[in-house]
Amino acid sequence: MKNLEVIRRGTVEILTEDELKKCLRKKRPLRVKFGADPTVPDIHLGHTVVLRKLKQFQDLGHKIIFVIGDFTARIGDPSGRIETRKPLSRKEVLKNARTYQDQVFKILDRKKTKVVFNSVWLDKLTSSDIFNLASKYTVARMLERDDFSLRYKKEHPISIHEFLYPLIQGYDSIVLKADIEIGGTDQKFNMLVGRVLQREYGQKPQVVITIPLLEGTDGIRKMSKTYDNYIGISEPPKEIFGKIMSISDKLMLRYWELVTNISPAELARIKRNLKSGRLHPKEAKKNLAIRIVEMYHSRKAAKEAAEEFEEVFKEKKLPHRIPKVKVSKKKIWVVKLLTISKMAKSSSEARRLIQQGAVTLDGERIVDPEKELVIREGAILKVGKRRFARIVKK
RNA sequence: GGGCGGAUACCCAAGUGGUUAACGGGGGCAGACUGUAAAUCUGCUGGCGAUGCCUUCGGAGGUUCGAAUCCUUCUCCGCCCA
Repeated sequence: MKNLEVIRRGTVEILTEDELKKCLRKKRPLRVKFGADPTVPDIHLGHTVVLRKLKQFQDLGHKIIFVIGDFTARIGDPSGRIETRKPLSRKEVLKNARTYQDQVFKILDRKKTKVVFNSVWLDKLTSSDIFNLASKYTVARMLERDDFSLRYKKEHPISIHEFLYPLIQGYDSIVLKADIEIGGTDQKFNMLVGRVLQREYGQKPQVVITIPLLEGTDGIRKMSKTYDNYIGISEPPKEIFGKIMSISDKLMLRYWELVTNISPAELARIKRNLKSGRLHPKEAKKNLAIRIVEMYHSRKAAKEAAEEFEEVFKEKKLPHRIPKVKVSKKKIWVVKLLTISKMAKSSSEARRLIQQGAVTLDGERIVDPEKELVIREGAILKVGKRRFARIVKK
């Protein structure tokens, strides 16, 4: 079955594949559930892995139910975390939810997506509903979840409400009568709880599909805003391009596989060429960066970003746009200049940067932290490899 | 309700009266080397127009010439027994 092949590609697990096959035989569009807690406002490349899988389902004629976990975000999902997550206010959640939707439809087909907020039904649950739901699962089974057992063993706190989270997520599946639920591997446990609960409530259990988690730019931890290792799809082309170029060669292949839509054959070709030396890793990475910028901006933007990158880092030219710093006096103390231009957080940091040889003015290295600079209109201040400022007289 | 243990910088973690702005590791930043890759090496990683001063080891008080370290008290957290 060809559809099955498409679905299987890039997934980690399908539970169970037999059930999926049966589902696909049905003569109706399947209800594919995906839930996201709007805890951060930006969608990054990590999110796109699963979103692109959802898009494939849409292309096959199925219906995506995009659950915005406005209720659950207020509880705080503990998945994959070592600590309790702090709950968000209603206002924050709604704001995030809005920007979320704008970005999600850069990938998903709006017409084939149903967006729902889980507070609609969860706010209506009564205490007895919740007790009833809680009675369907046991503590021992809850503790099977890796992060819970880990925290338990390490004598770290686990709040009771955190146990409720998987149940609530499962309840969403019941309300939505999900045929399939897709999520990252970190969601496996929660999605499986959904199966158990659906069965308890007399429904056919959803098929669970897990998608690999994309590593962040550090190549180690999963991409996440909290680790500051993410590449947001709404970031400027230049930023996306630069961040892609800074990832490791090993990680690059992972990105090729998970965030672009190249075929397995093409991927194999890239790997082959890299191995034989026919393709320089830097070139491959540049192609990757171009491709990704194209996806979320435009071909033109991608081309420009690539050109600028070459100019700045290879030919040591200046970036096209440089933030300006206004200076009113004729002379200014270097440390002061660094702090007012926000290139250093404090004057102590500014001094450190100067002493480390990170600061240049018009290409001339400044090593004396006491130096008084004579200001020239349009002079270029550079800190480190990539921070620039143009000095302008007031 | 009873018992035990704990709170140190971004994170982990040492330090139990005085070379302590506080060992070490992670992370981060900078420099060298490069392909803004990896690996490696080096330095830095509280603030202040600074060879000095100010603030910091959960909060508040106290003892002392001197406290992250001792005492009192408060707050918070974990585990065990019931």
